[in-house]
Amino acid sequence: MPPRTTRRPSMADVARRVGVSTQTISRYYSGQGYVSEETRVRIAAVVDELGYVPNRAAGSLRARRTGTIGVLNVGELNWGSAQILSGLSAAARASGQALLIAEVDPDQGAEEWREHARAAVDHFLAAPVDAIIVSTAMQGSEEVFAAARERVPVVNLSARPRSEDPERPLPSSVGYDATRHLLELGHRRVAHLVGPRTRNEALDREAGYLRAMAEAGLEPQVLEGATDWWAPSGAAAADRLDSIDFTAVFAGNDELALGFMSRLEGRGLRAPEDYSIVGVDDMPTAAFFSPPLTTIAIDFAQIGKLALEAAVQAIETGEHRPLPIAEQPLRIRASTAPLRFGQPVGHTASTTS
Amino acid sequence: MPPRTTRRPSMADVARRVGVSTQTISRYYSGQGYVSEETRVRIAAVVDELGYVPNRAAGSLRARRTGTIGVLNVGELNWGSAQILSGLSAAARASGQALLIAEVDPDQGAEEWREHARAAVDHFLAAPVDAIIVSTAMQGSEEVFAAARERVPVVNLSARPRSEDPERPLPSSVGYDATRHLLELGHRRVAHLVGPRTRNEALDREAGYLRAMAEAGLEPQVLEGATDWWAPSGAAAADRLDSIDFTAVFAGNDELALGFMSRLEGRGLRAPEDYSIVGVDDMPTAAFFSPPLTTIAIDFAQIGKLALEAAVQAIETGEHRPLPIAEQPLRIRASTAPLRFGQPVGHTASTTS
DNA sequence: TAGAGTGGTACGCGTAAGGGA
DNA sequence: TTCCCTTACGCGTACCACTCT
Repeated sequence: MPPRTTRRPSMADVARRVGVSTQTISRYYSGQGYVSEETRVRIAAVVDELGYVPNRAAGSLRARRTGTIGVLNVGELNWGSAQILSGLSAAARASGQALLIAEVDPDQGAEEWREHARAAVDHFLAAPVDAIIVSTAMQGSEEVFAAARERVPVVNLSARPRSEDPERPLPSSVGYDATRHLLELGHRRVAHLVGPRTRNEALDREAGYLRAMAEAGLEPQVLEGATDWWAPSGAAAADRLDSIDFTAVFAGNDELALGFMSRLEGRGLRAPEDYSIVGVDDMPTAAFFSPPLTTIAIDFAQIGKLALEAAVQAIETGEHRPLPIAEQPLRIRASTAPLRFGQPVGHTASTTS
Repeated sequence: MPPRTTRRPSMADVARRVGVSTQTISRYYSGQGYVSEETRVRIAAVVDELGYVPNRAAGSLRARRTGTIGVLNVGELNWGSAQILSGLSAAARASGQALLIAEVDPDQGAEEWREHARAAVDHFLAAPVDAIIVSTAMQGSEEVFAAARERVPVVNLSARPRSEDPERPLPSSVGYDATRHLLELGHRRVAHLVGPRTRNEALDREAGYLRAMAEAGLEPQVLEGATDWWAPSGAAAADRLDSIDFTAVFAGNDELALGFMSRLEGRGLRAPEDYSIVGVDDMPTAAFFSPPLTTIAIDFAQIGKLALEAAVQAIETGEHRPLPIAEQPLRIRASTAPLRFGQPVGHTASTTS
């Protein structure tokens, strides 16, 4: 049984009541062409009276544009991706676009996630949307989005900007900067708690770390074990350590750093007395950890804004320009301190194993 | 200059190529009516060959349904609302719905936010959507959504379930349970760090706290100052304390608890030795705070799932049934401990003022 | 002749309804 | 009952023609 019986008012209803043709109403909304001031006022009154709202679905049939952009979030909505979404939606509102969203979980088998991603993209194309924004660099993602790219512009937030010089692949200097900070504090045994290697961001940060260590002539020490970006992964990585052979750690993000710190505290080790640690993201809680976490702030909202503008640009001109990279300032807090002689971390074998 | 020239294949293109009418293709997709197995196979082949995807905008014109639901998020995307969104989108995928989202910031003046909310709703109605899901209980929100309600079902996530008995208004027992936990540990001077009073959730939790205190014959102590749900608000509330006259705190959510704990630590007070503290949400980081935070877990993903199902239900039958309330288990961690005699918190006047 | 202001018609892409074999 | 077709829409927009200053 259809719950709604009263038909929604159409443009024809408005036109009839005002005493003009639908064309005039259409021009009133589009801004293209002439409508006299007097007619505008009368239209506005009738629109208000009837509660008329133009039907975008109908309009998009004839016009080529739907005013809708699909956003595919790959992975759980953590602090960063939620912020990106906020940035996207603020920018979308500013430019009058609607946002269609879908989420897919990448951690459930390569074939599974590809299937879901394909379905989500088809959902977008069915809407239809004018462009698609995705945040992923999973294996095989290009294949998934290649088909969509023939229909609409696809903006990838995680696309690694390919530099011409393979030796210096990273305009994003997050990993490098974080490691440099620790080195400048005098630390020499600096480990890196690497994020999930399925994500480009994790690979970039690792590369930055390795570059900084190589430049300093130091042996890198990569701590494995994170399968996602969440705190339990950081805790698990800490649990895998038999001995602790570093005085400083650069963690792939704040969550990992938190989980890691928490487990080391269980072993009696606290930052910054016993070791220093840096995160990435500057999530709002990071400043209130115990100790407050030194981290690299990433302006996710700005990333979202830039991505949406790039999408609109691509829709309007067909031109794909690479996403600019925002500033990524280091926020120094209490979790990092200069290396002290006799710092207890060194070969403190834990009793865990 | 239009960037795309090649027209997207239409249902007519598929029909022509298969050698049937568009009706047959339509039936192939809708499942209504008969299409022979042989024809199905041929259609599938052509669909695959052309990369055809049905245009939902076109279909929704004649059919009354668009298969799209608008989701209006009020406030920043914190852990909880992001999880709700995840739950919504998972359920939406399961039922074949698309999700259109918008965000509005409620903390920018009543008139401002109402204006933005109205615009967002109009955006949804323009799409058009089959239903709208909102998460708000801001003052004046009913007025904003009343107009939309005449067009489509509106599901409000934060609508306070009105009990018949005004004496026991809260099926949601979060505030009550959290306070009871502290009382059962022997605490008598239990304070409540209240969340932003513009949100129903904050009011509900405060009411639960007040009820538990009244039942125990104890004087309530409400700590004001939180203007949002984030950690800095909790820190600000702690900074406003001249003297500390409690041995336990029930914080409106985990973020507030974290900010509060952080500032008290700055004054030399740590949980659970010096005071106990409970949060709400069980965000994934809460288990890794120092100390790990006792909190009430809220299944946000489940809330999202239920809301989407309620929306679909309302679309199909016009029936609005209230949202069921999920389990809200207490997760006991290290931030709460039994009241000890001589617990140092009592009249420890701080030197801040 | 140019520009303001408006209307007529065809069309975009599917679905509902109903008929025919 | 199975299978398919024809016709009439749904609601705006593109395109063009028209009038009047």
